[in-house]
Amino acid sequence: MPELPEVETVVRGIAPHLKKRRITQVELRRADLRVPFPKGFKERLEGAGITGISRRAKYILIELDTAETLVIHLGMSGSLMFREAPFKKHDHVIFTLDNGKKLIFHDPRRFGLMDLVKDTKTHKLFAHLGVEPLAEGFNSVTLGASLKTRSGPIKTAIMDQKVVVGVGNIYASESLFQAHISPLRKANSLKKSEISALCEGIKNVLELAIKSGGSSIKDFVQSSGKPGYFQHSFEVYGHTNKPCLCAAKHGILKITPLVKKITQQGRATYYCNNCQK
DNA sequence: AGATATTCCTGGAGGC
DNA sequence: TGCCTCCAGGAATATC
Repeated sequence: MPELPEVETVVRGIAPHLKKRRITQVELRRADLRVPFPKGFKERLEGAGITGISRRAKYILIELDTAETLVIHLGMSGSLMFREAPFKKHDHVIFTLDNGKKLIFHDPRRFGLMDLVKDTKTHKLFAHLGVEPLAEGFNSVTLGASLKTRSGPIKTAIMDQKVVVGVGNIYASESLFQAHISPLRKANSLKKSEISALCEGIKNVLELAIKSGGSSIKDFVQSSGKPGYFQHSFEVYGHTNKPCLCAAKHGILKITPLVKKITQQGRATYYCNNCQK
């Protein structure tokens, strides 16, 4: 479910409520998510003080005073919310804080995961991750270098967390639309100017989405329980067979360009073959 | 090595 | 109403 803007929205939503609190109780309502919980998960967390909350790629990082970091990935359908009992179906983990508040991890599809790690730089989940798209290190030079060796489609490349983190299926289509680049282009065929445009497209789309509290298609909710509203700003995602925005920009055309839906790597891609080349 | 297909899981939507 | 198939914000793994 959540891509970078949604995870960032969750982090911003829960951070003020977690800051300087202590975890007093952890209830695991099943033995695993996508993977088993690490050994001693509950015991290692209970009593730990929270010293920081941040995000790396699509992972939520909760730093503890035990020299460990609680890592949470929301997968496709995960959410974190402060709620009270009664618990619902798919409420898999309940963290109780020293002020009595309960942070509930809810994840119907169970593609999420949790781990406790000593060093998030070298840990297996993080070692291969590429650059953060909203950090200094992401620019047309670094993106160009990663794309140089890739002959697969550009859409697949920007969704690869080794190239740039946080861009998922929605924002890949939206960024390419912004940059006027076809998702079918071979990644290593992009010109310098196109790589720059793609960089800007990715940054703009992600930043705007964060400002909107993320996108809610099916079940994404912020930690407040409210949906995000960036889905109303989608320009191609989900717009199958609707007129592309370029129709208006370029005046009356003989044939109105329509947004196409295709499949790449088993995932839906939306684009306009009139304005994306 | 790099590209592509498959897999994990549940629920909602749409077809018949 | 019910049953069936397909599809969904991710990403590791297997296969070519």
